[in-house]
Amino acid sequence: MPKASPHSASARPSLEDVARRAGVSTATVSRCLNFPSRVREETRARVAQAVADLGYTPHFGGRALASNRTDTMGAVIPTMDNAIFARGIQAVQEELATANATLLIASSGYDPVQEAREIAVLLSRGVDGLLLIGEARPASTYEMLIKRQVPFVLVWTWRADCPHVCVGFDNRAAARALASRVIALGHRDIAMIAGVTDWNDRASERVAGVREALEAAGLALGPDRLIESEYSLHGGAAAFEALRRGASAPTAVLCGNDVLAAGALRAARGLGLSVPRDVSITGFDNIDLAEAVHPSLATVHVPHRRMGAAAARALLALRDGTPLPDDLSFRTHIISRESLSEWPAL
Amino acid sequence: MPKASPHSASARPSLEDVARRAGVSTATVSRCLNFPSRVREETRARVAQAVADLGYTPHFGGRALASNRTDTMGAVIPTMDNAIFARGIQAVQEELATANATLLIASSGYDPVQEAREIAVLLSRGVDGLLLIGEARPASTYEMLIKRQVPFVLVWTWRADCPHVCVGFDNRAAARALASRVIALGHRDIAMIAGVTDWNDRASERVAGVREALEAAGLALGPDRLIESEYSLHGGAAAFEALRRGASAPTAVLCGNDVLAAGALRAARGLGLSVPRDVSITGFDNIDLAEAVHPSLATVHVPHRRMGAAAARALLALRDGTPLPDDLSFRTHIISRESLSEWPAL
DNA sequence: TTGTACGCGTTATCAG
DNA sequence: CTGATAACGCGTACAA
Repeated sequence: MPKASPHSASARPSLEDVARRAGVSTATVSRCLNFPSRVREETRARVAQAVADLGYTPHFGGRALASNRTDTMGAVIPTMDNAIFARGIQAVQEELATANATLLIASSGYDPVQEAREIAVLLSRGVDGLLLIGEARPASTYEMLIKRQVPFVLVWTWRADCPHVCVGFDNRAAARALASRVIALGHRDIAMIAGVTDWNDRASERVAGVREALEAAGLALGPDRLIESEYSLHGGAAAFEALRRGASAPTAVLCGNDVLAAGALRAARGLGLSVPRDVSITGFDNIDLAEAVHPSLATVHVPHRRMGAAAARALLALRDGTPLPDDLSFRTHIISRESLSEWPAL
Repeated sequence: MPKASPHSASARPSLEDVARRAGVSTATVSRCLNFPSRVREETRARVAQAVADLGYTPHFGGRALASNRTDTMGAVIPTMDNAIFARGIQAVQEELATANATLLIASSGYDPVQEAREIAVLLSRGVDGLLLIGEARPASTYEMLIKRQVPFVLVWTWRADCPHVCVGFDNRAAARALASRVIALGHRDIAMIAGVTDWNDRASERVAGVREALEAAGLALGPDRLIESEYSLHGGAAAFEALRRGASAPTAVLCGNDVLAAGALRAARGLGLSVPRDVSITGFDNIDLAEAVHPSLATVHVPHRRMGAAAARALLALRDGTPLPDDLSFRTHIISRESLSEWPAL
């Protein structure tokens, strides 16, 4: 007889408990919580008191079932282990909070299969919308999302003819600009330590951008000048060492992100090289790390926080059917720091 | 007429839709999903097919309501902006996943009031248990948790007589050991750049540990030798500069974590000081950053990932009423690196 | 092995 | 302004 326990002080209190205590119906309590204005001042106070006494918190499942809404958005990010996403996601959370929405975070470990699994989990939790990183994923994922009519936005990437809503910047153009700068400084033998490009459009677009800039200058990114590595300090270091093992050595090494660049920097020091005198090194993203290392890293500044906030707003707009904000594409800019200089060095 | 739409291909399919399509009852479908062994092979296949066709995902709210269980744990961490928590939480997630549980993450920004709010949110989402960082928080929070009978564990902290379940290490002892090492190297004027100790027992315990070691050696941590700072590169740099402004300067600066230490390192370079010749600097946590900077940071190694995994197991044990694992307290150890040397330097 | 029927906590409709 | 009451999707006794 479940209904029989009238005073179980320990269990989670329900709407009905509150109603009983306040001497009103459950409907009134519900209204008090959702539309306070539609309840008489005095009743409202009585209910508020009962809520406080009992420490009542609405049951999320019940609410979701009845209202078919969760005020929750989901995000699947490659990893939390990177300041980029950590910072951007924090901004997403803050922006959503202003609209009384919550963010559920899952990570995929850069694996599209795992990502699909996490998306399914989030959907079964009834998220009102989804925030995904980048554009590269199986078509089946997109089909499912569209069939289900789940609002979603793609972040950290942007191109004019992307068929989906995306909020971010043009990775290719940014990388091209950086490479052009390096070329303009006199470098002719340029190498790249890229992130793993498989199912990662940010990584592959950055490679493409570098390649374009080189070719526009009559140079090329030979196969022995391009190494892919997971985004880790150690990976960056190992890749740098591999690049130096050849007969000739590049005078500039462009890295797919700041973490790789910091690893390369460390490896350079280990090999007794002076940066930038012997070799220039650049990063990408402009996380704190870029300024913490010595020499400080020349890199590409990306407005992670503003992007995250904009993505959140776009997602809410999609959900509410209101017009999309127009600040979906962001500009990056090159940050000149110690690790990059002209070649040959003075 | 909600029930009237028999073939709404777009909306979210329900158990009933699946049942209809497979020509069985909803109970059978439910069993297929939860106890496959109790269903005949052939029926199971038909149901599986229907599930696949419809792209069915169980409705979380409905399930939570019916089973009063969510297979979800909640965690409130101070910030995602720190590799410590990012890494530890990732381990928590992985460990929970092996038990088919999910983790909901919220952040408090080091604010106990915000933390209480986030806890309420997580509870209303029906989490089966809670993972909290450190021990310092209002008594009211603990009272509520206990009254509600919510299983919870405290992580990143540990002391023998903690009244709650905690998984971590003795911050005070670790800091004491590090300070003792510094003293043994000959340093006599030692300063500390601590994290903000207000409502942060890890930060204050680390200060206490340093103080104890100094006093045991007949030294003291004068008020002008202790600065609190938020955990940021910039804060560490500013604090270091402040420490150097006095008439005399400390020969060793112990920092509350690696980020502060990296900031101090940068400030030292800015002031034209050589580390460790002019001043030694130490960190705490041993995150990647400690090895990325130059000189590399002497620090205290903390097994974040193992701690996270252990915390997850403890939480599951609490929920299931099984005996707690006994690997709740972890040992740290000092990592000697370039930034720390004897005094006076050779 | 399978089906029927009820209840979980909430919202929303409708009547008072 | 307030109260009854019918959904919402799922799990699970219980019956068949």
